[in-house]
Amino acid sequence: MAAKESLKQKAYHAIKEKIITCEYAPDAMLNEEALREELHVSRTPIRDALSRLEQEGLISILPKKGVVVSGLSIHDINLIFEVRLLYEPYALLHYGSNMKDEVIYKYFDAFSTPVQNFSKDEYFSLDDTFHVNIVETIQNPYLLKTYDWIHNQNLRFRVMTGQLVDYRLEKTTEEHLKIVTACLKHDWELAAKEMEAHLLASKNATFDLVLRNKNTENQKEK
Amino acid sequence: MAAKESLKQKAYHAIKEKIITCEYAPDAMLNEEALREELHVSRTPIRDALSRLEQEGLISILPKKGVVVSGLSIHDINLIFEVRLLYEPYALLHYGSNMKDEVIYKYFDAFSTPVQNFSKDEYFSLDDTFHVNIVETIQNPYLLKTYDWIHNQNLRFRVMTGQLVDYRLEKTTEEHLKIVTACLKHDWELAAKEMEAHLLASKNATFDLVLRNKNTENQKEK
DNA sequence: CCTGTTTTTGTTGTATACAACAGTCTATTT
DNA sequence: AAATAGACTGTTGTATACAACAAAAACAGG
Repeated sequence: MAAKESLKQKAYHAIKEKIITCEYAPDAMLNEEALREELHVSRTPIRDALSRLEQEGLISILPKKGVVVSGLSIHDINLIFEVRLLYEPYALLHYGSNMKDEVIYKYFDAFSTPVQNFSKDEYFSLDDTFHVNIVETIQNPYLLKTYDWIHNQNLRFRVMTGQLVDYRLEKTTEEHLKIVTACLKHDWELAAKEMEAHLLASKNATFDLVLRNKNTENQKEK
Repeated sequence: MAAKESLKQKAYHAIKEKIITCEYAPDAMLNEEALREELHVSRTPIRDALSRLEQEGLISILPKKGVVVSGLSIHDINLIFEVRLLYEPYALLHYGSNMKDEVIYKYFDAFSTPVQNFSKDEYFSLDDTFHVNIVETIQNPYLLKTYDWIHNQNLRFRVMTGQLVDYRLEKTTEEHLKIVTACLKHDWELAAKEMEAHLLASKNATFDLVLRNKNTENQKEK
């Protein structure tokens, strides 16, 4: 499968992966030459990949200066959650009925299990696929593309902050369970409402985490 | 200003313009060589531009085969208006208060004038900037980027169909006036509701136009 | 020591040559 | 005449050389 990928696709996925995992940290400078050596391809596929990543907002290309990985600021949290708050309740309200009951049951079971039964990675990916599954019911490629971008940005925030702490796992599970329960009843208005509440709580928690993170960074500098 | 544009930006804007005006028609095949000669630049800026246009959904690049301008189907109308129906009422509801009263007055005056006083181009651009102004109050770059895409697609539909007919101009003006009146009262809920009604009507009209267009095409073939 | 200028270095922008591949057409064989 | 193999054509993918520019560094003059 990966063998049939063109070099520009390989370069795109490789660089994107490293940005999302923060191996290339926010505000870090990249340059084509270094990437070229790292990936063992010529500049052309690298440039294709960078141009695409710039479109997606993960990097900025500064002509004649270099490439910089997009920073993550408090303001970005607002932007990300504005999109999520707009899309995710909308998906439940209008397309919730497209979800298969078996899928809903799967999540009901998962969120009924004590969080201790999951490794941190498992729990993150469970959380992730839950929200993605809901949004993907929309099927509109324009909306899904936007969601994919902010999803990537959200992952970067997680790597930067949440990786460390197992903060709010119980609360998150409770809120997810409320959403799933509403879905089981096919009460999509309630599900959308619960989703909104969950996202608002999650947004505040992200704010807290980022601020706390900033503080510890400042302490390190002293 | 245009002098400082890089060649890849010039190529991007030039090709995009020609796609939107349907000089490069939907489903038409392009190729880098022809574009290269037409714009008098080398393949590199062309490729940059094409890659970006592909991201925006205006073209598809088929490896080793060619470049095809994205088609416009009935289904695309649904996709476009789904985004508009989600964003435009949202903008009024949450950010209407960001609009300056003088701007609202400007549109009030414009939509109070008989449509006969405008040329068709003037009226189209008035309609356009009205909706764009409303959506731009959102300020969220993720949402604005998505809107820009569907806006371009919408323009293509207009060129294909509406260019010919002055259909629904009075109705459109009436509906716009209702929206603007609600804005003047700072009743954003009402404004959002009127916008929703306007978009639904506009969507149906677009369907009609496209279907009518299809029929006349079929007649021509006979 | 400071300041203004020149040179150098590093970066992306652009042009172009070649490779790889898909599809078509032709010639050859049966 | 039909079928098949093979060359041919046209397309994008990839590599690389050179140009243009901006910023930093070195240097000379005061």
